[in-house]
Amino acid sequence: MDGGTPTASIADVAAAAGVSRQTVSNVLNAPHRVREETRRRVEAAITALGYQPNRAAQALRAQTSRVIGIRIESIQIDSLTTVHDRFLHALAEAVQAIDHHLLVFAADDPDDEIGTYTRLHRTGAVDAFVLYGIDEDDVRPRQMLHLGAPFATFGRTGHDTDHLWVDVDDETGGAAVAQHLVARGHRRIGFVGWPEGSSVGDRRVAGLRGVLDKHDLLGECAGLDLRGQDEIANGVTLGGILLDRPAPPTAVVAASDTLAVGVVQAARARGLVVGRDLAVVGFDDTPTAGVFDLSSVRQPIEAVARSIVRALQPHLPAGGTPPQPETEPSTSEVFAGRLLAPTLVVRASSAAATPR
Amino acid sequence: MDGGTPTASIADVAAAAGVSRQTVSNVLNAPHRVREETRRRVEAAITALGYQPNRAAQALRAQTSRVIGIRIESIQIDSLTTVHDRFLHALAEAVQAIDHHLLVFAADDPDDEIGTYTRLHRTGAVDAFVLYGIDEDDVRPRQMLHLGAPFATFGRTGHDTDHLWVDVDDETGGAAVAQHLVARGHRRIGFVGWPEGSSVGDRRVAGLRGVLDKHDLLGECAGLDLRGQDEIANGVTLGGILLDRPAPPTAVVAASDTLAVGVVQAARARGLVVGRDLAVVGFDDTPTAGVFDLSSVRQPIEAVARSIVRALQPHLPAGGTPPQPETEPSTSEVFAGRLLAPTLVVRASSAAATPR
DNA sequence: GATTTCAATTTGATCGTTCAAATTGATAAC
DNA sequence: GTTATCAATTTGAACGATCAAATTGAAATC
Repeated sequence: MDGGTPTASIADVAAAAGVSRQTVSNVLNAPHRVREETRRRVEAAITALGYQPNRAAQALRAQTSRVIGIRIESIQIDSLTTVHDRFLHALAEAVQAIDHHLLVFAADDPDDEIGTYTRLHRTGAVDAFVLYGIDEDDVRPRQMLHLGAPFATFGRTGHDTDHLWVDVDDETGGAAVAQHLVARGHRRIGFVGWPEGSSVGDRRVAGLRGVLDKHDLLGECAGLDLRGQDEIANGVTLGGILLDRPAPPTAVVAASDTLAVGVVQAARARGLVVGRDLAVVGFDDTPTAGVFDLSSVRQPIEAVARSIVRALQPHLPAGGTPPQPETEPSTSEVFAGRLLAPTLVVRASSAAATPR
Repeated sequence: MDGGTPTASIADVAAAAGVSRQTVSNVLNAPHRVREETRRRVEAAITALGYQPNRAAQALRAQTSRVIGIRIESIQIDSLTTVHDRFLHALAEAVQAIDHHLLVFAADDPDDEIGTYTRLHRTGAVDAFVLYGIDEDDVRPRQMLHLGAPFATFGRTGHDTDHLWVDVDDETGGAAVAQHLVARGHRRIGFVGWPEGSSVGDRRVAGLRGVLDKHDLLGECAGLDLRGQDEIANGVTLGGILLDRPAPPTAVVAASDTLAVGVVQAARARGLVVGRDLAVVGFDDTPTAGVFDLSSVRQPIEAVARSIVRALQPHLPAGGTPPQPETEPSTSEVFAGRLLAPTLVVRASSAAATPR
């Protein structure tokens, strides 16, 4: 099991095709320099030997590992786990599309974190980093700028935005939910969210309230905004409080699917049918949302991953790679940061308002 | 942002310390060959320049990348997401402990999967692989053996076990749950599990039934074994069916926390208090289990990760690394495969049996 | 026919590290 | 005083790829 097929080197291919190393290299990297007939002969030898250029040799010569690094955390907030998973997978795909590899590493000790970035960069193991879970007053972007390694973040801080970042426009997401509910006739719209201070949560409410304000509904919705940690149990409690009000909301927006599921339970416990007596909308479109037939705001995680890689690309040492063909709206503009709009996935839980 | 601190090479250190390249190398790799005073001088230069040996150069020279590869999947079963996450993180840590890196890659097309393994191995990017989610009749271990790259699996097939594998002893887990419940006076113990054919699920029931049989309870528990896909909704439905029986179980074991949560909901909907009127036990000890105060069988994921790395170590090209000091029970025995016992985390949901 | 031109191909050198062999310099042995 | 012994250190070579410069050979120019 240990041995395996001895890997062919460029010299083996050259010998097999009766040419020199450099000609083989040219066939792969500058085919126009090689005569048609020679090219075919070399290509045949490459196929026959199953030759693949050695990554370490390329890295040493080109002074670039073609590796992107990302730190993974040990414990995530329950509802974010699925976002994290999708992101990691999407990032792996995006990175592979430009012939790079994705290296993950653990660095739980906060002191260790920046040290690990430094080490990975200094040893040439990693060309650039992706950071996620950036919040309002995160110090890491600044530290990274000081380190000098190229990096991009999923999420942005409140202040310094002089680095590459991509984020989901949570405000737009919140607004979309509000518009959807208002269009369906809801006027008393409640909110069950996270405690203030989480930038993501705060933006979601902001978007929501913006639309409510536009429709002059803030008055009617006053006092219908409750907060708690991201746990199902809190959704049950807070949702229950809202529903027990003298004038309960006809729709409840939750900052996460986790909280939304709790609200659904609270409604059921009161004999209400979600999607008929009460509209509930969550965020993140987790698998759970599908199971509960819950309308939810889906993050464009895959697009975020691609966008991050695209932002990073001009800063990678391996500049030679041709910029991948654009599938999404052209962004030839200079890149500082970029917001991607989420999409509201409408399911049965967000029906029209019916008087109770 | 692109430049960064120019990384020092061994030649820079040598020049700074007034010695040759090789002496610097010796200070790091064979200190006994170097005179005390020289060693100190070189070490000072290393610190001053922040020198870190270049990974690509080492890889090229030693013909080993010191990288372990693992494929990540796009969509996981909800309840397994958290196990997957824990495993990835634990693996990253275990791998770092032996001075290796962890490379993740996506390969969703099944044809592509083995091709990707081959490519990563042939290019020298990855020394060895870790595969997980192996089930009964998985063909991948056989394919990997043919590939020739060292690998170890989390999970085992039914047949060929002539490769390195580590698995959780799910049968023991099921048995532990049964023993716990029987000890607390339960006699009618129901089971809500996955459809037959999933090796993990089947082993969990097997362990359970073994203990029930030993206590002559199989008769009393007849017909209390229901199956469905791993969704909360199925837990609700199946749990409901069990609780509506003329002689309902006093305890329900679920194959996952997801199903267990469904059972809890079904119980509550019937006015039963879980932990008093009904005992419920799940599997995997997800964050959800904690929130619901649910007893659950915790997988020793971190131990699995360490064990996998330890199994892999003698097969890694970088054989020079000293075998890490053993924290767990010594396993100097020859390694074919290894089962690790899970632990039952007892919470409020699994109280003693009370007559209804 | 000698010289220029140019495409096709080869040789030399390098990236940073480490193994193997060679060199240096001191002390011990005879 | 020459030689053997040995520790400490240095030089040479190699891992595999690719850039830059050199070489080859044939066709075009005068």
